[in-house]
Amino acid sequence: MVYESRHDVFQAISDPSRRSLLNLLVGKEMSITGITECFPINRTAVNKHLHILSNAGLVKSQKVGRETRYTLKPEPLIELQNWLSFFEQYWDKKLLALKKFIEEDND
Amino acid sequence: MVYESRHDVFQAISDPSRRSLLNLLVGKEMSITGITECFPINRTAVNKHLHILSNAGLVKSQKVGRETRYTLKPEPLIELQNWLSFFEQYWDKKLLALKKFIEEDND
DNA sequence: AATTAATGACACCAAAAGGTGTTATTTGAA
DNA sequence: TTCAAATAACACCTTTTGGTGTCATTAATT
Repeated sequence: MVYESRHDVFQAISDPSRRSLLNLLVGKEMSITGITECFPINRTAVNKHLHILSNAGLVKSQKVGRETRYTLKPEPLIELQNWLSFFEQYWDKKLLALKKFIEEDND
Repeated sequence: MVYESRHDVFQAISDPSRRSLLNLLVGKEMSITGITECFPINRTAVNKHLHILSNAGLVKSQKVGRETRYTLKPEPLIELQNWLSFFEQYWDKKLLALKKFIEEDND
């Protein structure tokens, strides 16, 4: 394999092009050339992004004839959600405090 | 300013050292040297990470005497949560399907 | 069988990332 | 008023990133 690496989900979604790729593949199965037509970068670049997403488990590829079709696999994003949930309480605390303040202000 | 840039939240949290920094600053206010003692990298490197986090709005600095103290500002993570919520339905769909399958299996 | 479409696999490049160490400056303490 | 602590500001280095173009290979098509 060529584009092998240890990309995790955090690194995978850090690039805006890759986030767009994920959005594009929602509910659809698309070939590499099909995907490339939706972006301002060339096929090789798109392919690299797809491999990075694939390494992170965010997309899966399937060969259909001479095409390689990609589909979204959002499950690894759960790790991101778990990471977020730890911090959630902190901004929730603030929002709750704000809410409380507003409510008290209405008395 | 030196470490100026247009780092967004996605890019800011893509680095494991920076994620550790956020965890370290939860509920605490720490000086740069204090923070550096908790990491295997030197002060200059820590400072760069802090500036990147600061540019993303994830930390705030405050000068106290000759120290620069940093605190966590988790609010920008809301953007990440919003981004995630779009994809949430897709893995939820699968989990719900699995749940349904298990429940039907119990009949 | 010959041609074309869709990729895979490279080589190559400029810029950004993540580190290092050094020097200058500001501030608290002795 | 010296001296040491804390950090800002650089210069510098290596690896990774995100992109390009080219050539080879494999599968449809005519």
